[in-house]
Parts: sequence; structure tokens; C-alpha cells
Amino acid sequence: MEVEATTLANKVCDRIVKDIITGVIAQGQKLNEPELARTHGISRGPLREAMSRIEAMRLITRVPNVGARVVKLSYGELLEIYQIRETLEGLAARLAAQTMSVDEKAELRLLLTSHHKHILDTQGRSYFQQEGDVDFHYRIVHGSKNQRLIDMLAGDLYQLVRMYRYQFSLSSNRPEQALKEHDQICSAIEEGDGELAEWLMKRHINNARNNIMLRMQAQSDPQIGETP
Amino acid sequence: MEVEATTLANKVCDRIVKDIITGVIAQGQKLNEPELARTHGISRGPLREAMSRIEAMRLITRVPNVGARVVKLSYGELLEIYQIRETLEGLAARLAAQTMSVDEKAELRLLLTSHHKHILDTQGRSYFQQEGDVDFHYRIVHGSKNQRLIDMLAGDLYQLVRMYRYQFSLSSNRPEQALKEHDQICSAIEEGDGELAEWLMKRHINNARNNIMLRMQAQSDPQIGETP
DNA sequence: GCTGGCATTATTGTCAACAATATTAGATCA
DNA sequence: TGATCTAATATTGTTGACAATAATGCCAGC
Repeated sequence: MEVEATTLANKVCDRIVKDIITGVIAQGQKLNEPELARTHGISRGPLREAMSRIEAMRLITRVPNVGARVVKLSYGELLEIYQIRETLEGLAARLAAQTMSVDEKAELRLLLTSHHKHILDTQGRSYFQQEGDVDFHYRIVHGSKNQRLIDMLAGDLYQLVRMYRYQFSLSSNRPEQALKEHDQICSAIEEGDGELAEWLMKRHINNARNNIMLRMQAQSDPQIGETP
Repeated sequence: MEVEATTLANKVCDRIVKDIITGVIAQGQKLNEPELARTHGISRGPLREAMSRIEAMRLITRVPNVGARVVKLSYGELLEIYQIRETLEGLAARLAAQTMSVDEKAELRLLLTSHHKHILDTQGRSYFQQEGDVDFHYRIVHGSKNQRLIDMLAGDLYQLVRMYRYQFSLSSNRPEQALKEHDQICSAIEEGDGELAEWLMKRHINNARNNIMLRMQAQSDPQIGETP
């Protein structure tokens, strides 16, 4: 695998994105250019380029002559994202069932067995299962072989999902159920049944959404909807 | 409508995007920063910001320390885009049927009648019908009220579609048929039948795709697939 | 005491020069 | 003649300073 050969703007971009996703830079917070530049030890030029990229993935919003702020997560936007993920990942599953090679299918199945073992080992501690979930979806998306679809799902959209998971602590509380659904999807893909894979994936994401919505309402998050 | 209050980078970004879409800057062409900056009468700073934005909408690709090139359109990528449009605009149609106000529905119907009149007037000259098609889809997308969906479809993806239409001269050669399909979709939306609207929209885009693919194969485009 | 306008400050937008990397041209050698 | 290394050139990446715009604080007037 290739290593470096990148630009300052790229590196700082990655670091800032990470800080936003993990909440080091809070929602709605203003980004001060000189300060940020100093923090990361670079000049404002590359920093602004990094910010342009972050703006493009909609993690910050920029107003000319005013500045940039981190986006605010909201219940409604999470709903929007899940609606889109449902259709798009459904498509990905259908394409994956049609185009994945036998090797790829075998690896996908292998991933599931390792998840199964992991759930048995940890008995419900679900943090790693969350990453496993990510992994499973990630592979199917890439299995679609549709580069633009891959970029959309594994790029910007996925960053947002990660941000919600981090900041709202939305790790799955139903790992066994999720794994069962993954298993069904995997089987459909193995059999090359695109229609079924699509339907199962859409239901899977819909279940995840309902689960998350219930829990978000339960904690009736105080940091949402304010205008400081 | 608000007017200016924007930045140099924004304006130049729009101009370059337009040049790329219309083919003034050709596919695969290298973008020379000093030259481009001079052409537009600005410095390299804002130009690079503009290029970052254009890169984000995937009209150019950038390699660190090497430079930026305009993307090359290909048969395969057009297929990818239409696959995505089919699912995403299908979703938009369903949501639109569920959430559009009576006023919005009335305006949509009005748009169709004006298109109908226009087709009768021009007797098949389809260029304006193409823009009309854009208009129709545009309104439905916005009628979905899903901001992220709107950004995805009316933003980057749509620019690409425009680029293909310009450079491959892919205006519709079946305006009457398209109008009929629009009419069906509009009716479904008026009745609030989301499922039907989604199904009709997907079929509509699928038809458009098949039509375009046939014509692209017919002209057996020479500029596709080369690696100069 | 509050509001409106003005001066000050801070922040963003833009520029031109410098540094680092890649590309090209030429020369040397097999 | 062809290939390879090297020097010259061009292009990209980065920096710090300057200009323009917005945010802040102060003062006068009601």
C-alpha cells in the first residue's frame, strides 16, 4: 500500500474532520481561521482549502465574509439521512448480489462468522458490533462496483452517520438481531438474488432507524433545537 | 431574490463549472493554475478555493503536486448516474406525493400544461422540452422537502447530467412520451399516492436511460474510452 | 436607561513572493 | 539509436502581508 505524498491541506482536513465527528469541536461552534491555523501549525492558505473540502462534505457551513460554523445535528436531519441510506444501500445490495465475485462473497460470509463469534465472546457489549456493522455495510457498498454510489455512501454521508453515532452514543443495542439481518442479506447476495437483497437491506436499515429514533426520543436530547 | 454579496472564489467557481459543462474546457484537459487565474483576472488563492469546490462536485480530479484535470465522461459512468437517479428520484417522488402542499401540486400541474402547449407549438423541437424536463424533476425533488436529498440531486449529480446532455447532445427525442409519463407522475402526486409516484418515476427514468443508451451506442462515440 | 450612530477592533478575502515537487530537455554512455 | 542520469524549467504548495467586510464597544442624544 502507498504511504504519504499528500498535502498539508489534506492532512489538516482529516484532522479537523475527526475533531468534528468526535465532538472535540462542538456542534454550532464557530471556526476561527487564525486560531485553527495556529493550532495545526500551518498557514491560513491550506487551512482554507481544507475548510472548503469540509464544507463540501457538509460538516460545516460557510457564510461569505462572516465565517464557518460546525453543523448542528438534528432529529429531522437524521431521519433524512436514513431515508436516503435506505434507498441507496438497498440499491447497493442489489448490485452487489449481481456483481460480487465468489471471493468477495466468501469474505463477506467470513466477516459475519467473526462477528458472530465476537458477540458470543462479549455477550452484548455492542461497541465493536457497531464498527462491525459499519464494516458489513462498507463491503456491500463497495461490492456494488458503482463508483459514484460508493463515493456517496462511503464518503460524505457516512461521515455524518459516524458523527451522530459518536455524539449521541447511538451504538446498537440489538447486536443479535442486527447480525441475523446481516446473515439474511448475505445469503441473498450469495444466491445472487438481487431483489431479495435489496428488500432485506431496506428493511434492515428501516429497523435500525426505528430503533435509533426510539432511543433518541427517550433521552429527549437537550442539545438539539437550541439557538444560542 | 437576493443579489450579490459573494466572494471572488464563488463567482469564478460558477464560471469554470459552466465552462466545463458546456465543453469550453474539454474533457480530460489539464487546468493550469496561473493561466486560469490570469484568464479570470484573479489571484491563485481564490482560484484554488474554487477548484477545491469543483473537485468536491467531481467535475475535476486532483493529484497532489501534479495538478487538476477535467473528468472524462464515459458510457459506464452515465449508467451509474442513472442507476442512482432512478432510486433517489423515485424516493423524491414518493416524499413529494406525501408532503407537497396543494399550491405546489397546482403549480406542478400548471407547468405540465405549459409544456404541453409548447410541444404543440414547436412540433417536436425538443431542446426546450429538455429544459422543461429538468424543471419538472427539479420541482419534484424540491417537493420532497428532504434537504439532503435536494442537495444531492439538484447539486453535484445534476451538474453531471447537464454535462452529458451538452457534450453528447442528448436532448430528448421523445417529448410526447416523456410528457405523458410526467403527467402520470403528476397525477399520482396529486392523489397523494406515494408508492405509485415512486414506481412511475423509476420507470420514467429507466425509460430515459434506455433511450439515451441506444442513441449513444448508435453514434458509437469516438471520444470515449481513450487514454491519450 | 435605552437606542442609534460612529470609531475601533477583529476576522475574512485577496494578493504576490517564496519553497518544494514534478516535468521536460539535453547530454552522456552503452 | 536508445536509454538513463542530470540540469533547467514549469507548476503546484505554502507563507505572510495587505485590503475589505463584519462584529464590537463606546459615546451622544433622547
